[in-house]
Parts: sequence; structure tokens; C-alpha cells
Amino acid sequence: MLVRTNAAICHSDGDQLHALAGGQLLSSEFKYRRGMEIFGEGEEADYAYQILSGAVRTYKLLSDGRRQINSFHLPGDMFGLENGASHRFTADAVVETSVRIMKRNSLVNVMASRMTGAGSLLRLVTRNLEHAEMHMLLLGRKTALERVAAFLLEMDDRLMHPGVLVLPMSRRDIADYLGVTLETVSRALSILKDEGLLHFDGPTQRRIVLRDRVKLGQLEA
Amino acid sequence: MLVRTNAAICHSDGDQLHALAGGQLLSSEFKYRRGMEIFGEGEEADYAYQILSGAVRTYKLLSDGRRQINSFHLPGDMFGLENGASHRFTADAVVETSVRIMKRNSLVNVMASRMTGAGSLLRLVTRNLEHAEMHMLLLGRKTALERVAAFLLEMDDRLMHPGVLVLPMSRRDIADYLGVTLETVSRALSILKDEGLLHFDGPTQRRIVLRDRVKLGQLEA
DNA sequence: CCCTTGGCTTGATCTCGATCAAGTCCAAAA
DNA sequence: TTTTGGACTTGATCGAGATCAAGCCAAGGG
Repeated sequence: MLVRTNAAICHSDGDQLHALAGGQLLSSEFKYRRGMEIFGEGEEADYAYQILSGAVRTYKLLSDGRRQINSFHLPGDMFGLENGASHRFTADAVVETSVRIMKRNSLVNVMASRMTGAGSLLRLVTRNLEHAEMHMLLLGRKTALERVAAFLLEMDDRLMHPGVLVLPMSRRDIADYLGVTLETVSRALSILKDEGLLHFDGPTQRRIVLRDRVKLGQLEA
Repeated sequence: MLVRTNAAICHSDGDQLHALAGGQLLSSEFKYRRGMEIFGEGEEADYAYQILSGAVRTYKLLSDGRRQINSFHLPGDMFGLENGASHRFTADAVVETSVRIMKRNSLVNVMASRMTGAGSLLRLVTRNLEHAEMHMLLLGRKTALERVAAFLLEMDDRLMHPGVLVLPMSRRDIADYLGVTLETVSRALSILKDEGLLHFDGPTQRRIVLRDRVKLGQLEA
């Protein structure tokens, strides 16, 4: 967001985001030159954005530089509204672009004050969205082993790190979730077992003990 | 939703969704047996769901049977809340599952009446989510040619079917969006050109004329 | 004007994961 | 108890797309 100091600033109204809160919100217009970063992954998410002209790409990066673009945003589209304090992806201008920005807090506070639970409803929805974004990265850019490792860690997280991970779903389900075949899932699990990162608990193959979450996390890349 | 008539029904309160509207909403509990469909893609979306116990998978199907699971939903998770009148994916129970359901209209009406624009804010967010779901399907299950065809049609749609499609982004951008390499994008475009489905307008390769949207649409799936 | 540079295309080869194909292991039914 | 069938694993082979590499073309700078 180094750009912001250079960007042209003006006020206007009558558009979608501005209208949302009945005109109570300040909104400003900024311009970004082609290729400039609008915000980076992990930065504070103080603003929501709506495109007036141009195009914006939002994406995530893996540590080795592989990139997965989530969306291209075009005039009228909103992006950058976050649940948490920080952005979950990077956004930069594909071409010369002008955007309307407004304080996220204004937006959220107006909602919170006017309707109890609106924020939490929105949170439920954006949680799905957040998950979708992680998953697009996985589907677009990760190897089979990385996908399976990520899957195990996700299930482990969501089931509150039980001693034994009891998967409710079949290998086919997992495969369809991860965008691979069931044989590939099976092979990946066998590799992880052979390398001592997990072992099966009992006769059934649905009960898994994660023996090394750190190494799994490294594999997940 | 044939199941619903067989499902156990009872009323309760005190949980998340119920609390959202300050207790004004009716909510009912239903149980589904393992493998049963909760709702199908394209069905009317009259209810929102929250899982009490069990697990639910939401997925889309391609016409040839390929399946892409969007998410596994676990206790506490909400799913099935839609913008439009119909569900964008199928949901069924992975194991014996009980869910709380409530009329979507109640939820939406309460929001609309209490806060102008809340519905449209939510719509902006869920539009992103909807896009993410389409994209996960593409990333997880489509071939390179299908991805590029889908990309061209998406851009054509969003730019209101101009005579000449002027892409603002590079081949690398497109590749990262589609989860392939830039060479693969280039090859796919060449194939589509050779088959007469499109041609390039002028010396630059960013200006594309779609000559047969119908055939592109067939390729896409 | 020539030279560089970045974006794109095209060709040759390689490889990861898909596909095809057995074979194993329970669990439920008989 | 045996039988049956579904879920899973493992092996052999194939192929779509990645990777490596060369070359084209238009824009920009000397």
C-alpha cells in the first residue's frame, strides 16, 4: 500500500457500496497504475474496495513462488472485505485501475449497530468463502502429496486435534475433494505411513494417528 | 428432499442461526441417514442449514459424472444459504447427520427490513463465493481445453458480449487463474483458433473474437 | 537504424498422476 | 461358518500437461 500516498483522492457518492450504509460512509477514489499492489497478503484489512474502472487480480503465493489467482475483479465488483484483521490474499492492478475504498469498520459497525447478528451471519458466509480460496489454491497449484497432507491437517484442525483422527468420508470422497483419484489418495497415505508421518489405528483405514504434524505441515507447502 | 417427510422433527433454540434473528425464526431439526441427499443442485433453496451432528458434503457434478466436492461441513457449520432461488450444488449426508433448518426468507426478510442494503452487501459477498465454487470445479476437474474455453466465456459474459474481447491480462495471469502453465494456455488458444472457434483481431494476441460461443460452451463442460 | 526486452507461440521431451487391472481385507448377510 | 460385496491397496502402463528450449514479433531506447 505504498501507492496510496501517490494516488489521486476525491470523494463521490451514488454508487453501490456508498449507498449500502445510507450515505453515512466516507468513500474515496484511488487510482493504481498497471502492476501496482493494492494490498498484500497478511496486511491489515482496514478497507473494502469496489472497482470503478480497470481490472484487479487477487491471488495467493506459495513459498516457492507458485501463484494461484482467485479472481479477476472488474468494474462494479467488490473485493478485500475480510472477516479478520488481515487480508487473505494479495490484490494488484492488472491495468490502470481506479477503485473506491472505504473504511471497513464503518461498514461493519453500521451493520452491527443496526442488526444484532448481521456481522455473525456475514461471518458464516465469508468463512465459506475463505475456505474456498484456500481450496482453489490447493486445487490449482498443489501436488498430490501436498493435497493429502493439507487434507489431513485440515480435518485434524476442525476436529480439534483428537488423538485419533476418525475420517467420516471414503477415499473416493477425499479424492473428489482434492481433485485427484482415489488411487492417488491411497498411494499418498501409504507414502506418509511408510515415512512414519502417520499410522492407521486398528483394522479400519479410516482411523488415522498423525505422528508428525510439523513434517506434514512442511509437506503441505 | 424426499427424505424430509421421513425425518424426525422437533423445535429448539439457543444456537447460532436461531439467535441470528433474535429468536424470531422458526427452526426445526431433521435427521438424514448416511448417503441421503439433503438437497440437489438446481432445487429450490428455501432453507438454510446448520449441522448439529454428523458430516455433509456439498458438490457439483459434470454431465459425464465427474464430481467436485466443494466442502465437507461439520457440526456448527452453515450451508445452503443462497442468493438466488435455487441451490448451486448438491448436499448429502456423509454419515448419519442431524441438521437445523430454517426458512431462508425469514432470515433474509429480517435483514432486509432492519437494514437497507444488508441484503445487497451479503449478495456481494456470496457472489464471490459462488464464483469460487465454479472455479473449484474448474480447477479440480476440468481439462486444459475446457478451462480455457470456460475462461473465454466467463470474460465474454462479464464484459457484456462485446464484438471483440479485449483481455486485460497476460497469458501468465490466465494460466495462474486456470491452474495450468502459460504454454498450455497458448496451445489451447491455438487449437481453438485452428478449429475456427475464435480468431485474433489485429496484430496483438489480447484481442479475441469468439466465432462460435455454442461450440465453446460444449467444450467447456 | 539496430539492439534489447517482454510477451507469445511452437516443438521436443519428461513426469506425475490417471487409468487399467489384480488382489487384499474386513463386515454384513446367509 | 462361509459367502458376498464394498472399500481399500498395490502394480503396470499410459497420456495430458509440465518442463526445457528455440524462435518470432512488436514496442521502446540507444
